[in-house]
Amino acid sequence: MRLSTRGHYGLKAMYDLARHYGAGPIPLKNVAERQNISGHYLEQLIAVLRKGGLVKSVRGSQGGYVLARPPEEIRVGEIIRVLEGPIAPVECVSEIKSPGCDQADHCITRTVWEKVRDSIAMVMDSISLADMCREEERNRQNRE
Amino acid sequence: MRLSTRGHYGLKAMYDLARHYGAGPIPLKNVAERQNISGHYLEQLIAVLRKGGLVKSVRGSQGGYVLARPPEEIRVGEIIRVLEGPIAPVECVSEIKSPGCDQADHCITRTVWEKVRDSIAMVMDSISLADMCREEERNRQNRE
DNA sequence: TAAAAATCCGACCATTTTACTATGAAAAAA
DNA sequence: TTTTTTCATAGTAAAATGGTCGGATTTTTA
Repeated sequence: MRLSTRGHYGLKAMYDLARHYGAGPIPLKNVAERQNISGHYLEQLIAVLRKGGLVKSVRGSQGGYVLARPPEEIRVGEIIRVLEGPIAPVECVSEIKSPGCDQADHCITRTVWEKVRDSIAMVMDSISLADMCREEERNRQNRE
Repeated sequence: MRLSTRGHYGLKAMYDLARHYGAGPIPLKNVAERQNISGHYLEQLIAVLRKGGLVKSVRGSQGGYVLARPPEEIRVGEIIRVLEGPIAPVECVSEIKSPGCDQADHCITRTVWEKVRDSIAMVMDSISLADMCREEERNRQNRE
C-alpha cells in the first residue's frame, strides 16, 4: 500500500511551487534543492505534471515553472492521479475503466477495495495546495 | 497506490475460509480453485498468514487450514498488515516506527500522508470477515 | 553576438519487487 | 503403505523503481 516516490516527490514539488506562487517562474533546481530531491529525476516528474496540465513552464534564462492554476484550485488528488494513475487499491476497482474480471459481479472483496479507494480519494480530494500552505503557516506560528 | 496480489489474494483466501468456517480444515487446493489463484503461490501466502497467527493448519490427509479466530474477530486490516506490512502511503508515516526523515517536524506533505493512512486503516479495520460474509449473503438474496 | 540559465528529451542502467514455478521432504489419515 | 495434505527452499522471468547521463533547444542578459 505504498505510493512511489513519483507521487511523494511530486507533491513536495507542487507544494514548493505553491509556496512561491505569485513570484514568477521558479527554476526547478531551486525546488529540487529545497525539497532535497535529485534534480534530474525531478525533471522527469515535472514533465508529467506539465503534460497533465498542472504546471506551466517558461523556458530560457530566468525561466522555471509556475502552477497552472492558483493553489486554491489544485487538490492533492489531482497531483497523485497525474503522477501515479487512477486511484485503485486493486486493478478491478480502478477509478478509470477496469477491464473487469470475470467474477466482478459476485466478488465481495471487490466492495472492500471500493470502500478503500473512495476513502483515499475523499481525503486527497479534500486537501488543496492552499490548505497545505495555510497549515504550514499555522505550524510556523505555533513554533514561535 | 496499489496493493500487491499478496493482499488481494490473501483476503480472498481468508474470506473463503470464513465462508467455510465450522466445516473443519479446508485444503488449500480447494481455496485456490474456488478463488482462481495459483495453488503453489497461495501456499506461500498462507504460510505468512499462519506465522502471523491468522490461520491454523492441520497436516496430513483430511487436513487443511482453519481461521485461528471466528470470522467476527478478524478484520481486513489485520490480514493486509500481515501480508503487506504496516499501512503507510509513504515510509515516513508508517504505522510502525519510521526511521524518520530529517525534516519530519516541518514537513507538511507528511500530514497529508498521515490523513490518507488513517483513513485507509479506518476502513480496513472496520470490516470483519463476518461482515463480508453477511454482505455476500444479502447480495445473494437480492439476486433471487 | 555570445554566454549563461533554464527547460526539454531520450537513452541507459542497476537494483528490487512481483508473481510465480519447481522440487521434494515431512506428517497424518485411510 | 498409499494418498493426501502441509511445509520449506530455491529459482526465475518480467516489470517497476529510482534514478543517471548527455546533449539539444530556448530565452534572457551582458
